[in-house]
This record gives sequence, structure tokens and C-alpha cells, in this order.
Amino acid sequence: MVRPTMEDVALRAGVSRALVSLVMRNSPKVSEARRSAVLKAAEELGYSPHAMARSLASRTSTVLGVMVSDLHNAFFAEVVDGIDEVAREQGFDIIINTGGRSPARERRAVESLLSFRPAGLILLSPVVPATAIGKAAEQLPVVLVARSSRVSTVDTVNDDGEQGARLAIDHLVSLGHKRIAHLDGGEGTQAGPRRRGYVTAMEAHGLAPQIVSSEYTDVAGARAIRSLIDSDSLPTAILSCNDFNAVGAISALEDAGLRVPHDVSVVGYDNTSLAALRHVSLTTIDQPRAEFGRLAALALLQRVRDERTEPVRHLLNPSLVVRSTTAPPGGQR
Amino acid sequence: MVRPTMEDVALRAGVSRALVSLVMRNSPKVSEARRSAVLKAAEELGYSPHAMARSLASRTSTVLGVMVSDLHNAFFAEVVDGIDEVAREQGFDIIINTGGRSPARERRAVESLLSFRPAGLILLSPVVPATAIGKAAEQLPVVLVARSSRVSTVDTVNDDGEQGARLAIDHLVSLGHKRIAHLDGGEGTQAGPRRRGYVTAMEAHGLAPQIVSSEYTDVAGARAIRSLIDSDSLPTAILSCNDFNAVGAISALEDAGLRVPHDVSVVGYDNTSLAALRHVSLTTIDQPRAEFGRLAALALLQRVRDERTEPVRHLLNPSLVVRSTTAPPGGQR
DNA sequence: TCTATTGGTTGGAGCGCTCTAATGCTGTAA
DNA sequence: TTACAGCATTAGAGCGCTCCAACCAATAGA
Repeated sequence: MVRPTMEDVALRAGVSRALVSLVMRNSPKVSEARRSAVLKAAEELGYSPHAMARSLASRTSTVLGVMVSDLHNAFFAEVVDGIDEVAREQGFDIIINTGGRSPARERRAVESLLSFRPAGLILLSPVVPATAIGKAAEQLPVVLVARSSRVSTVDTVNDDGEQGARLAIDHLVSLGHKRIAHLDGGEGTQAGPRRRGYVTAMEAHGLAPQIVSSEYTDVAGARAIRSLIDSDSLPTAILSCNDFNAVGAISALEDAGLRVPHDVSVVGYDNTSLAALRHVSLTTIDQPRAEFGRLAALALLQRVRDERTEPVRHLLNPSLVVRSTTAPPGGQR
Repeated sequence: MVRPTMEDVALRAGVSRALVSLVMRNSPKVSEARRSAVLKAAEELGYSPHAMARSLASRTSTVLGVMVSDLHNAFFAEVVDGIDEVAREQGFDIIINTGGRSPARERRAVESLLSFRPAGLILLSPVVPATAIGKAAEQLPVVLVARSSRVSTVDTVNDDGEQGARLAIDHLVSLGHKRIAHLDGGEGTQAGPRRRGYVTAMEAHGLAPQIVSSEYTDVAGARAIRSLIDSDSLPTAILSCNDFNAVGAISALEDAGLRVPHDVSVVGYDNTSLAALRHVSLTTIDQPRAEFGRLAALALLQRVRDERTEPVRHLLNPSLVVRSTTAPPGGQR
């Protein structure tokens, strides 16, 4: 259970500790003979460098901390894929930690990540207050994904929610819909831009917006639909605040004997793996998630390397994914 | 950007570095006066201890490494919740890392975790070869979740897949089904026990097993159903290897003009959040995921504290969750 | 011949912390 | 008075590593 150290390897290979260090870091200024001797000894002992000691001694870190606010959401998994890809390419490791959707736990998670003194921090859709983020940003470079910030030392990567909502409305309008309601995400992240985009697009088409307050869950989506039916104000098309909400909406519509998309068209938002399931086959708005991750990692590494000091605000273009939940109103063609 | 050290705090508080260390570790042998002076200085400087230096000096670690084979699968998120709960309770931090379903990346992920010299390692459904796990287990305590092992230094936490399959079959038989096929998970983790449980349960009921080779995806589930339809051997009930497969199966059944559960009943496995969606409402087998995490963390901490040396093999009882995809055959009642 | 130069190698200091043993300082017993 | 607990505090070594400056051939140039 006791791991070998550089000293052990040096002893076995008959060289100095410093030389082993050079070999471990692939220094070009080591003779082939010594290099292979060291590698052989390391192999035999099962040696691998001690990342913490290394980072302590070098006063640098090759670790990027990633705080995922909600591990249950596959959205973040793809963002992490993007981060991981870039980080690995550039010789950085990532350590992940989760906030479990609670501000207190999230704070603890960030504290824990900071205690490893990573080179930088990426926060995925954090719910901690802006002041806490600002405080972290005083200590190391910080990039926010799916959350905006005005702090000038913090970079952000977001999708253009307004544009996404506009894409959805344009699509529905082009199918012939005139009465299109929006099931609103309330306080949820990014709900604001989506709502604004919806209103703007509707008005641009000369149509009257109809906003129904809802939430980012399937239960809420179903409830919103029932309230529309009860008040006899069901439109011919629905733009949900996200995919879960849309699936709940579809479910409630079918329960009420309505057919999707024949009677009502539904558009989701996020293009989660759920939407892609054949059984669901939801028309939705896709966000380039892996690209979020890549850009976030890139932005962070620029800061880490002191290549940039002005903040960067990435606003990525979402795209429309047409599947089977949208059609012309009334089943007409 | 340069973080204060213990030395800085000591200087400011007018005490020695060692005393600051004692305060940071809540030692009882510090006078109240000094303690508050130190805490005040630390607060003013924004000091927080350097986890790596601490672990290096103390030759101990309060970090548990968690390797998640697939971050996209919400299954693991709940296991992590359980791990996190226990770890936090007992003063440990967790760092997560992902293998992205690829053995090579997974290996790298484990390497990376090991380089932090954590106190122990939890591997969630790893796909790396057993030898790699054995090697890691020589260096530190290792617990496997959703993967079995015969290595005596490794603890495991699994669900009883045989029992789960049996529960599903008993349920279907009690509804009156006699022809029940199993869409098999092939090489996938836990596919073996589920298949065995299916066969045993069928034979116990005097029924003939019908195994259709498939995979853990919705596309594979749909394909398996089409092959059954094409060969004219569609049974009245289906036990899928997991929920995704079941959803794909349902989709293919509906495409073929068959109604679920009226014409064919379908049971999934895992009780993912997908299954709980009203729109899906899948009868399935639930695994106590958070409990997996709790037990894994507990087992690991026992090893970390040298409280136990014999291996532990947790085999948890799954349970049946009846929703709307199962009914008596032919819609009879 | 002597001095540079170069490429490979090494000792030693030090990163921020913990831990052990030693220190000073009270107060009490002999 | 000396001795000795008992407690709070501290100096110093050392965890595993990196980095710097020094060192040591071996070769090249004068």
C-alpha cells in the first residue's frame, strides 16, 4: 500500500532524483541510456508521479476544476466532454465536483475544488450568488457556462436563447401557426432570454404572445397544458421552455384526447437525449453543448496562460432540430 | 492572484505557523485568545488551507476518488449522491472523473485520480480490464459499483440482477402472460445475471424462455422488436435489458400498429428518470442507487481506516415499479 | 597548451503544510 | 528552595517533488 517515490526510482536506476524528475517530464536533455534505465526502473516499481507534490514544488497546476451544478442533467455531461477534450489536448487534467442543485452544497464544492489550487475553474450553470463567484475569481481564472455575469475577470459561454426561441417561432409560423403559446421557465437559468426571444419573434410576425407560467419539469408542462385546456385557450402550437416541459405537455395533450402534432404542435428546447428517442421524437432547439465545453476550456486556458485579460462573452448559435412533434395546424397540409 | 499561506496568517496574528496549523485543524489545545486572533487574521487575508500541501505533509488524504464510466447516464448521478452524502458526513471530499465509456479514457481517468493520492477509489461500472483494477487495488482501497470482481482486496456493490428479472417475470406471469421474450443486453454489465434470472424464472413457471439478442440502447430495442415481428414470433410480453431498450421496443411496437400494453406488455430495467416520465410511464425494475453509493462509500471508508480486510460483496434487492406498460395479455381483464 | 563551449547530470533549497520533540511558563507538591 | 507536572506554544525536520546553479566530462577553438 505504500507507493514508491522518485527517490526509489532514482536509487534503482542508479541516477539522481533530479534526473528522474527530468525523465518524468520528458525533458529532451537526458541521454537515451539514462532515460530508458529510469523508465525501466519506474515500470518495475509501478511508479507514477505524485501530482500534488509536483504542483506544490512547481508552483503551477495542470488541473482544471469543473463544478457541475447538477449531475443528473445529461446536458452537462456533453459540456464536460468538450472541456475534457480540450484540456487533455493541452496537457491538463480535470477534476469534477457537484453542487447537487443546492447553493450550500455548491459552495462547498467550489471550496473543495479551490483547496486543490487548480489552474482555473469552470462553473456549469452555478446557482451560487454572484458575489461568491467574484470572490473565487480573485484567486484564479473562472469561466461560467450557461450563466451570465458582469464581472470583468470572468468569462462566460452561453447560448443565444433569444435566437433559439426565434428559430422555433419562425418554424411554427412557416407551418401556418398563428396562435402559439410559450410555457415559461420562470426563474430558471436562461428562461429570460427564451421568453424575450419568443415575444420579439411573435411581434415581428404580427402575432399576439401568450405566456403561460411554468417550470423546467415534465409535471409543470402537463399542468400548464391542463390550465390552458380548462380555460379554453389552447393554441395550435406550444413552445416549451425545455424538453422535459415539452414531454409533459405532450403527455397532457394526449391524455386530453388531442393528437400531437395533428391537433397541437410542440417544440422543446435543449435537444436532450430524451428528445432524440424515437418514442418521443421531439422537435426542439439544439445547443452546441460540446462546443460550450471546448470554448470554456479554451477561454480558461488563455487566462491561465496570461494571454488575455479582457473578458470574453461567447454567445453561441442554437439550431432547430425538426422531428415529429410539429406539423401544420389542424393536420392540414 | 497569489494566495496567502499559513506563514502569512501566522505573521499577521503574531503567532507561529504551527499554531495556525493547530487552529485550522480545530485542535482543542489552543487558547481561546490565540484561536480567535488566528481566525481573524485568516478571515482578513482570505486564507484557506492548501489541501495538497496538507495531504503531502500529513501523509494522509481526506479525498475519495470517484470514476464515473459514463456521465451521460443519470444512473450514476444518484450513486454519486449517495457517495457524497456519506463522504461529507465523515469529513471526506470527493473528486470525480469520467471515463467517457472508453477503456483508454477510463484508464487515463483512473491514473489521473491516483495521481492525487486519494484515500480510496470508487469505480462506477468500469469497463477497464480486471487486471488494471487489481493493480490499482494494490495501491489503495478500491470499491466497485455495478461491476463484479473476484479480487479479494476489492469490495463490490451490485444489485441482484437475477432477482430483478425474476420480479419482472413473476409480475408478467401473474397478469396471465405465457409467452415472454427477453431482449438481452449482450456483453453489457449486469446483462448476464438478468438473463440468468429470466431463464430461471421462466423455467420455474414451466414456460419456455425466448432470448433475443439486443443491446442497452433504444435503437437496439426497436431493432429487436422488428426482428420478432418479421419472424412472426412476437410474444405477448417483453422484458427488456434496460429502460432505453424498452422505450425503443415500445416505439417499434407502436410503429407496427400494436398498442402497449393492450397488445404487448413491456417491462424495463433500472427505473431511470426516463421511465418515470408520464409520457413513458414504464413498468420497470428499480435499483436503490443512492444506497449503492452509500454502501460503497461506507465499505471504502472501512478499508481506509483498516477496520476490515476481508472483501465485502453487497447484493442489493431491486424492486418492481408497476406503471402503465404492463397489463393482462390481449387486453383481457 | 589553455580556455570556452556544450550537453548531461547533480546537490540543495524550498513549495505549504504536519508532526514530533523541545521549550517556556505557570502553579503546585516536596 | 527545588522539582515537576501540565499546558500552550514553537522550532525544525521532512512529505515528494521542481528548479536553479553548479558541476563535470568531452569536444572545439585559439
